[in-house]
Amino acid sequence: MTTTMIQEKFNHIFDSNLIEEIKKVGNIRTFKKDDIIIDINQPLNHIPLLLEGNIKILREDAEGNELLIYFLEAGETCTMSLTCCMGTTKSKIRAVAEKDSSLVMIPVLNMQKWFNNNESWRNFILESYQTRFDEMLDAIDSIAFMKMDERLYKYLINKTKLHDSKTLHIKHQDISEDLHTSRVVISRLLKQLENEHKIKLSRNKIQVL
Amino acid sequence: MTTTMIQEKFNHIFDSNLIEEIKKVGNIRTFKKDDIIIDINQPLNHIPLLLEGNIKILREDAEGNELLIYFLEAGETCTMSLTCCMGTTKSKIRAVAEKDSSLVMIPVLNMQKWFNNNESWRNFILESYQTRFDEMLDAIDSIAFMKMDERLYKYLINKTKLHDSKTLHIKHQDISEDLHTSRVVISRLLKQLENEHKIKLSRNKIQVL
DNA sequence: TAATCTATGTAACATTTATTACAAAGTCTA
DNA sequence: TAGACTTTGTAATAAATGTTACATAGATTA
Repeated sequence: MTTTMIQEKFNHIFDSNLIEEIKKVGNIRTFKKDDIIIDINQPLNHIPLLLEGNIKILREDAEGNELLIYFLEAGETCTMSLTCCMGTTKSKIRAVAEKDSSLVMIPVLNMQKWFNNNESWRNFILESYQTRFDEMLDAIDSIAFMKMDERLYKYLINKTKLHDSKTLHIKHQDISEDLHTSRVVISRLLKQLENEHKIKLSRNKIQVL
Repeated sequence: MTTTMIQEKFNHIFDSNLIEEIKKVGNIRTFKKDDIIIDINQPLNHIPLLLEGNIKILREDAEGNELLIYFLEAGETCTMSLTCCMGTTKSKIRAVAEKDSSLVMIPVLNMQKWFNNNESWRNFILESYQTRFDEMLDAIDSIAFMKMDERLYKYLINKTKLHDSKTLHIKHQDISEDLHTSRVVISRLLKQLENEHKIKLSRNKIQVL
């Protein structure tokens, strides 16, 4: 079951030799929703490839304030951990399972070898960087140019896509942490969105209309 | 003079064969302070390597609001243009000469070839991504977690390092554009910093104490 | 079902940042 | 040097966001 999933998710990305190598050295790990997959300052010696689920990537400052940067979907990798592994430094971000998720963990040594001798791996790395860069720019746009009400609505729309459902099971407190603001502000703006008939609120639930 | 500069800036980064190739295919271009080197939506088919000077990388939204993301220094490249070139898409950022600067422009085809057959180039690309990622995170931290007075002071300190001088020749209006706020806000906060004896203000000039 | 806990609603107020308007100081040029 | 222009200072006010405090509604458990 596990190796077939590697085949299925990555056969259009990696060549067949590489798929076999991944099956051989990759260590499959599963995480429950809200599990911390990678934490800040944690040394990294494996690259995670996401097989199933979603992962949210967060930044945290010295005072413990959080900010959501972007989400990872199946078939993607965390470029943050790439840079960390290459530089043998520690993680600068936190990765949390947004849903139950499964990952293949690739030891750094293999990843370095493949980077030098496998073109499909090199292209994957390059494309990952490209996607992540775009997402970082998007995150910067949001916090720099958008007001909180717009950010909130964008966040909700993004969540509906990610979970493939118009009904979100989420608390105002959680949203406020992702967007780095206070619960009161989020409750206020959500009520405003409800008055504009864009959403419908109930306890632990938001329906996007 | 031009090729010796390539040698000088890059001989500790690239192997000697690659240096020769860069000298052969690289096109040296010079820019005056405030020249636009790369503009938003401009298609890119060359990778710039910075020989001399400094470049500031800006993001701009649909309404024309700008935001400084980071600076490039000699020996660095703009990873934004890497991702653009690889994806044959258009530039998502603007690059402006912070000082008079000179660059070697590498045609995309060469860059792609080297990526597959030259390890020193591959490592350079990877390290560039790593540095840029860190700078993007730093930019996100600033706008998400810091208040404008802190961002302003950090900006000034950063400029003194970049220009290797405690005396900055800059207008309040320019600062406000880099930080995406208004001139009035910057004047107010600068005056506050002066009252705290952290800086000294005069027309077109700020001394960092 | 009563007591308790969790999540949300909302008012009142503080702070930060944005906007408008205008004065004054410094620089440049006819 | 007078007038024009650019840059900076600052007041008054508006808008957005943050904070504190408390009420109420819904869920859970003894």
